[in-house]
Amino acid sequence: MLDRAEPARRPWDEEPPPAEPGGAPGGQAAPGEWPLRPAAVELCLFTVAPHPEDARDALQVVLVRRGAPPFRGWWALPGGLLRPDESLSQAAARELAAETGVIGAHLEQLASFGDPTRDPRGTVSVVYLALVAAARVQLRAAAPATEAAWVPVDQLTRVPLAFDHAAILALAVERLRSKLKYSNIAFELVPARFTLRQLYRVYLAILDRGERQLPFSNFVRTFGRLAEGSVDDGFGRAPPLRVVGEARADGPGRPARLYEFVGRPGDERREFYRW
Amino acid sequence: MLDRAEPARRPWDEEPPPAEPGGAPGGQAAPGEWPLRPAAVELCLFTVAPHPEDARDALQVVLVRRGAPPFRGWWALPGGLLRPDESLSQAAARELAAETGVIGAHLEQLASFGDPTRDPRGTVSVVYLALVAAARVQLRAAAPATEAAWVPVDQLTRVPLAFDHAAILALAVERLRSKLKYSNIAFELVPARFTLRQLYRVYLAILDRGERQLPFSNFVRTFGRLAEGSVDDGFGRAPPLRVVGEARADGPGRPARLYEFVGRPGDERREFYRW
DNA sequence: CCAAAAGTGTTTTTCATACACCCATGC
DNA sequence: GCATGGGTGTATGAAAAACACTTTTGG
Repeated sequence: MLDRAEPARRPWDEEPPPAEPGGAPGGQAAPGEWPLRPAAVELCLFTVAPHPEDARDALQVVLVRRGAPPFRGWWALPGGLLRPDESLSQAAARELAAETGVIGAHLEQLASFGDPTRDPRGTVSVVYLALVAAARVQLRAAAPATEAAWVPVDQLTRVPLAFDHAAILALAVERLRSKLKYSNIAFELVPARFTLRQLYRVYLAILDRGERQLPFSNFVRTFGRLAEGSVDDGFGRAPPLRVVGEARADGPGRPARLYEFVGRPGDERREFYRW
Repeated sequence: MLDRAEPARRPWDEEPPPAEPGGAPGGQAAPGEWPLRPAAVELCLFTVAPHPEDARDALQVVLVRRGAPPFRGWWALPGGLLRPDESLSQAAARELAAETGVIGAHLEQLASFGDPTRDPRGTVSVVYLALVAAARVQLRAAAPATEAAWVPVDQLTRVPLAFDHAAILALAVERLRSKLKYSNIAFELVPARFTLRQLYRVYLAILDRGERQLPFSNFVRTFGRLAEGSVDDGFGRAPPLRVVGEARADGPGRPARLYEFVGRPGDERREFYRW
């Protein structure tokens, strides 16, 4: 079996299978032999906002305090058990709204965690990476009963986290950093209309770099080019950025152009930046 | 709550939480209100091997025939329910060995699927991407009771698949293609000692390209460079490839060098190839 | 005028691509 | 010899990086 030398078995030349099972009988959940491992979702919700202690911007994540055992009173990622009638992304959005009040954040699946020692109840957690612009967070006034807080990722080592959430967060931060290189993910962390300086700050905060390592002038050129090209270039794609006006100057210095992201969030950029 | 203007709440300045719950009481699995959604693992095991009809190599995937409802008699991805005492990757390795006899394949998590309509039992599937060199498959003689077959991915549209497995496979193929660009994943699909021509064939098969679109001579230069550099360059990493000899000529033409991959499979390449 | 922020010009370097060409083997 | 497959040399063009410099605002 599976020996490549055996007489060829060709599923693609067979006749179609017997019948379509819709809600066919006989398929119950219970395996009988072992207890089931329940599925849950958890969220790593990030934003980039002024650091509470430093002067610069910082990547921050939402933590909630657990109100029930295990790990009662500990800080943890928001999340909860998956319900019978919802998809994973629906559950993620529901838990995010319920525990933090944030609605409409960008959501994408990060990974799943199912080590049997991670949770005494044997839970398998599907973890979502969520991103929201800092400006949008203030608007949410719908406060649930949960205690929630933003924590800069450089302070995470000082906060004991429940379950394996410290490891999950480490992976989330790593993924976020690497996706900056080849995806449009950063546009989820700035307001709908933004200056290139704002976008630049997001890159600096997430990559934890100084202005020296990533000169602003080159950054502007690179991202400014994303607004060039015709709206329909016939073969490729339309430019993902559009100039929509000028920001008013709120201090000294020349006012910046305002941009709008008009590409699809899931799209990967063909370009690859080494930073 | 979560308003950034509220009086600062600083989890990282708090005293540590009360006590560590090891196997603390009170944490049982039952939520009481809804039935649990069980967790399972499924596998997309790929190899690159001669196409059964064409002359060229082809990317192929393992399918198994389901012996129980739902979808009894249909072709499906190998997989099964997660057991209480195992991690996700252990379950993936166990199911792979049980259903296909393949041991020691490269395993990495692909994504999880939990749409409530995907399975009448409400299963949430954590799907693994698995890769194995074709030369290693023949060696497995431990044949289980399951019926299994290799199917070239270009024939998948002709095979009706159980559940949402067609969508899962589409994602897996897309991920495999995109990871070729920036990861060391292709080395999992060639023998331990390989020629650059063998590696080249893997790239052509997965990307579904001809020799024109990706000239062999440039491929050789690019990957040959991966074997250059000192073993310890002090700051960066050691070269991920090493020349280990010459292949004997089994036909006309100059014999090729044999290479060995000595990097870590999970490592991402700093280089980014556009093909 | 000066400082600060936004953005451009210009050069250098790096690197992917293309393709001509040479090398080593079997027949 | 000639065909076949393995590899290198070299030119070209597109950007990424480095950095000087101009533009536009507030004080």
